[in-house]
Amino acid sequence: MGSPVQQLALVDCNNFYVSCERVFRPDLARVPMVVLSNNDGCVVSRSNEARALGIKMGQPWFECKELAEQHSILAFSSNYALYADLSNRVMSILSNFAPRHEVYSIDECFVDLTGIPKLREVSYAMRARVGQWTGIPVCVGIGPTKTLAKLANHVAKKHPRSRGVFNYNALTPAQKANLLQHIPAEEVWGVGRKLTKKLARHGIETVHDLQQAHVPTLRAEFGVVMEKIQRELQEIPCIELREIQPDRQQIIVSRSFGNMVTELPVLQDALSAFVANACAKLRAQSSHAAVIQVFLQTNRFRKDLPQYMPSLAVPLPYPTNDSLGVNRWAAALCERMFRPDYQYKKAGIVLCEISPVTQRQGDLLEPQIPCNERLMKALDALNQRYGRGTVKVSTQGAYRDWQMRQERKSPNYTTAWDDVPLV
DNA sequence: TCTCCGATTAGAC
DNA sequence: CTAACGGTCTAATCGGAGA
Repeated sequence: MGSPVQQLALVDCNNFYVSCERVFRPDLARVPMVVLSNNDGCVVSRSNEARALGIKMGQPWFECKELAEQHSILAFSSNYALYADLSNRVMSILSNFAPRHEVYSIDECFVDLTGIPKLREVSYAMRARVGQWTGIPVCVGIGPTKTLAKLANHVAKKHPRSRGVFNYNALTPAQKANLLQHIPAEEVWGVGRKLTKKLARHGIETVHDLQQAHVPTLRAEFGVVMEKIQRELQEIPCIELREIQPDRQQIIVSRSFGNMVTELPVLQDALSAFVANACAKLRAQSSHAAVIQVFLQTNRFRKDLPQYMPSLAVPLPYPTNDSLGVNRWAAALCERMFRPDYQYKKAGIVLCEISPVTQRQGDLLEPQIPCNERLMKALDALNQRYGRGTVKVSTQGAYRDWQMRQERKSPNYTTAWDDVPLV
């Protein structure tokens, strides 16, 4: 006896970061615009108008400058506080439509509508309510598996006639086959650039080709990942809905610098900020880490400059989430690797071997672990209450030297009173 | 020859 | 200031070390 077909909806925000910027600037509704990555480096979100003008996703901004000037394309630095806040509102609204849902990313949510009557009406209602309450436009794709829900969402986005909602489950077998024959395999979730090429070499060009491909060959040539993808395309669920997302196994904090850095204290200052950030994430999930890794990088795009990309990891004496304690190790590792005569462009820290604090193992040799638990608690409370960066580990004024470029940032409309314009 | 583990690859967003 | 190219995360796979 087979289980009933899932009615799984994928709700995906349209051009999410651009849409967030437009919520507070309705005058930009039809203006070609983009949002840039950290350090104002690459395009990470484009309006439809910018896309139509040929701006590519992930393109370095300096490469777009000429085109941007010709067509008056507006660029914004990314404002993650704003995007996170709007994302939370969108997810909160969606969660009221069905008990089972998974927040998949900052702009996507799977909603299980199985057994919910009036699927069509509910789908359009989700779209309408999110639009009315947040100003963010979304599209809804429905399918029997996550992979097909994603594909349905792609169809909803691409065809204006769908009015933002597409239900794969409502198609006849002939309609399904016809649809999949007209979608390139690269649109499938999990099929990226490399796999697209490799699939093409095997004569697999469309989603339909992939769905119908010879199973043992596909398995042998592409491994279990592609096998799962194929089964999902055959309407056999292989990727489960994850309602509660597991704790992170690894926490990385790294940044490219606004300017090249040549001095050890400046690197250490940057790393102390990264450590503070990483440990706050660790504490937020009530975990501690047993290993810290630090890495430094010169600018890999500057072929004219000497390159140096060292990385060093050490086990911490005991698992911890104490910013001050971890910071001492970061500074030491940095000093070990630091060499003058290089221009550093990026640095970062990795916390690994993460486990819940409840699993701390009693150590007979070290019964009294020195750590600043109460200090960290107070620090987290202040930063949560008054905004990230309210309290931080002391810097010696090196801060300005490494801070990323953010020359086009919009105000923090939703999270900082000081930034709200008084009309 | 088998197993383990770190490094590498691929992908998502 | 006149060059400039993100950040985080997971899972699978690979390849060498050691049992």
